[in-house]
This record gives sequence, structure tokens and C-alpha cells, in this order.
Amino acid sequence: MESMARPIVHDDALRQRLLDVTAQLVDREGPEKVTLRDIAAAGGTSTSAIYSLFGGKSQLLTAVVNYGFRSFHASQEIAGKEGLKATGWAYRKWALEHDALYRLMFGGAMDAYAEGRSAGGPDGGGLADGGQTIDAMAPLIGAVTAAQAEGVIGPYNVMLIATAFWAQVHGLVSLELARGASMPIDWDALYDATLDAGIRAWAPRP
Amino acid sequence: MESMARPIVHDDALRQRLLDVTAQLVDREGPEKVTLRDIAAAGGTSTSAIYSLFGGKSQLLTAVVNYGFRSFHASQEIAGKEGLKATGWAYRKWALEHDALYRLMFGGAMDAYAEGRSAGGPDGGGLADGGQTIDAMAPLIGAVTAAQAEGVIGPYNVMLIATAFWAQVHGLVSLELARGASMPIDWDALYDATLDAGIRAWAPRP
DNA sequence: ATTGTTTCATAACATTGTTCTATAACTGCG
DNA sequence: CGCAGTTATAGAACAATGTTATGAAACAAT
Repeated sequence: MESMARPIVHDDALRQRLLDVTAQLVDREGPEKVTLRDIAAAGGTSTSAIYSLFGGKSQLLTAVVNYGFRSFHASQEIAGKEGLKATGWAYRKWALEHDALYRLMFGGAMDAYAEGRSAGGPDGGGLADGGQTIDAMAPLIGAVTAAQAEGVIGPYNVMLIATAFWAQVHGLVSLELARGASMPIDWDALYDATLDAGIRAWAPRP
Repeated sequence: MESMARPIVHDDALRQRLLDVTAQLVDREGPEKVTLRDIAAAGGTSTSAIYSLFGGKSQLLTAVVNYGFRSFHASQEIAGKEGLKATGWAYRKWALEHDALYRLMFGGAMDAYAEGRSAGGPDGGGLADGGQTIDAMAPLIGAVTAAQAEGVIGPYNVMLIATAFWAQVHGLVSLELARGASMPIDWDALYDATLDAGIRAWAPRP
């Protein structure tokens, strides 16, 4: 209250810049390989900024994951209106385009960093958890419900079907990401056939 | 040829002990958290042993992954004879019992270490790759073929069906491992329903 | 015993996440 | 206008960890 002091440089703009830079570096090199010093240099600041804005590497990565979830969710939202298969294809597209980030979000690699929860800033607080996964599933749940209304999907439990679909797609994508290049498989065709099979499996019984 | 020297202590017995110890530690703490010094201490030796026997942390983890694949493969082999659903349940059982190791094998986390291929010792050489995944799928492929013979599964491409099944199960398991506790889902029931749906999807068409 | 050779535990090194500290940048007042 | 007060930040110091280098230990041959 007495007197104001040195003006703030570690502001929201820098925070956003660091998020962008980190997302890029993580996508390029993976979360382990990227160092705080690199991130700081790329953002034109010092490692202190990461500590004052996020709290540490763990929280920075958490914030990046949250950032990723928003992008992924938006992508699913759009595709969700175009039906079940479109949602599946959009899922794969996003995952292949965000390789390392996808693994960080869904691969459980985040657990390696989980321990010190941040106080909960406007955005970065709280560890990425199932809540976000369920959030991200909302468009898929919507698509399943719509398909039921159209009679394409039978009257099974919606959450169960959605999770089954999600797991199917996630499994294919993570298999493709992890071992795709070294497996003699036509992933496009497999993906297509699998989506159809998934729908077939939950079609109304005659 | 001139003269023999100090007797070898870094032998195959120690190698095996280090493999066991590392597998345990990795399963308990994950591959990032476990340190070479801890491993060496737990094995009653020094970090040098890891370098002379494996080449480094990367190759040690690769060897552990290979070790894991053998165990997993054996488990699948047994279950494969009992049918498709049994294979799926055995898959899940093994994965839940080997949490971190499973992620190391199938989660793509190994890529973080991939760079220096070892010369290829009797066992640890070569990075774990798609070959092992396909190997591990063999029992599943057998089960699918058997199910086709019984008329439970239709005349679709076997590899395609097997991969679809594998992805389905892998997706469920990794979702459960990563977010299971924080999602309000009855995983047992979901697993059961999903296995049935998978079989239904590829049933012979009328 | 001495020498030579090989093996291995330990010490030194480089990198990286994190914490500490001293300086920089500003305000308000004399 | 300068000086004290205050806060933010860059950079130094610290701790941990994978890796490499070094020198001592253990044995055979002479």
C-alpha cells in the first residue's frame, strides 16, 4: 500500500507466450526432452517466469494439457454435429497432429509429474484429471444420443456406448502413434472398418 | 591371452537380478522416477554394472520391456486357448497388475529414451518395436481364427479383426489406468459389455 | 614378490529442475 | 531532484541424476 514498485513483466501476455512456446516444444520433442531453460529462452525470458507464472515444470505442463484439452474439445464439438463417424475421424486427426501433446493428455505420462498441486491460478491450477476427459467426451455423447434418435444405435446405456467408442478410437490411435510405422497395417482402412464395426455392434437388435 | 585377470562379477546372474529389481522399481515408481543409483543399490552393486551389462538407462529399460513382453505373451498364450473373451480378460488382468510396465511397453513412453541402440547383447539389444507387439498379438490372432472356425466370428480379415479387438481392449485398459479412479464408471461391467459388443460386431452376417 | 592385465567401485562431469539472492525498476516523499 | 522503500526479476547457487573417466583391486604368469 505504501508505494508501488517495479512494473510487472511476468504478465498474462508472457504467460500465453510461454504456453504457446511450450506446446510447440512439447509437440516437437516430448515433455521429457524439453527443458525449462529452453522454454524460457524461446519465450525471451528467464526460468523465473515459469516459477512465478506457473509454479514449476509440472504446473506448466498441466497448463499446456489444459490448453490442449480446449483445442481438442473444440475439434470434437464441431465434428460431433456431423455424426458418429465424423467424430471418430476428427479424433484421429487431432491426435495425429498433436502427437506428443496427445500422449501427455491421455497417455498417463502426466502422472510422472503429479505431486505438487498449484494453488489454482486462473487457468493452470489443478491437475488434469478425469473431469476433463469426460468433458472432452461430451460431443461424442451427443453424437451417440443423436444416433439413437435416428435409430442407428439401439437403446443401450449412452455412457457405456460412448466410453466403448472412445476406448476403441483411443486404442487405435495410440497403437498407431506408438507402433504405427513398424506395423504392416493400412491404418486408414482399419480405422474406417473399425468405426463401422463399432456402430454395427450397438445397432438396434432385430 | 597373456594372463587372466580379476574375476567377473558383472555376470548373467547380476544381469538377471538387475532386470528383476528394475522391473519391480519401474512398476512401483515409473520409469522416470527410478534412478540408476537406486537400481544399483537394490541390486547390491554400482552403477557401472548397468553400463557394462546394458549400456545405460535406455538399454536397461529396453531390456525390462522385453522381459515384460515375454511375461505378457505367456499370459496371452494361456488365455488364448480359452477363447476370445478370456484373452481380453487376461489382457486386462496383466495390464492392471503391471501398471507402469504396461505403459512403458505400449504407451509409447519408451520413445523418450530412444536413440542409442545397443550393440545387441544376448537379450537386451534392439529397441522394443512393433515386432514385439505383433508377436504378443499372436495368441489373439489364434483365438480369432478359432472363433471363425466355430462360426462365432464371420469371414472377415483376421488381422483386421484382431487389431480392432486389440485396440478396443488396449483403449479401455489405458483409459482405466490413466483416469480410472476419477471416472464414475463400473469398469468390470463396461469391459464385459464391450467384449461382447466386439464379438457381436464381427459376427457372421445373416 | 613383481609385473601385467582386466574388472569394477568411486570420483568427476554435464545437465536440469528448483531455490536463493542481489540488482533493477519504479513510486512517493522530502 | 534525489533518496529511501518496495517489489519483480535475472542470474547465481544448489541438489539430483545420467554418464564418463580414473585409479585401485584381484588375479595369472613369471
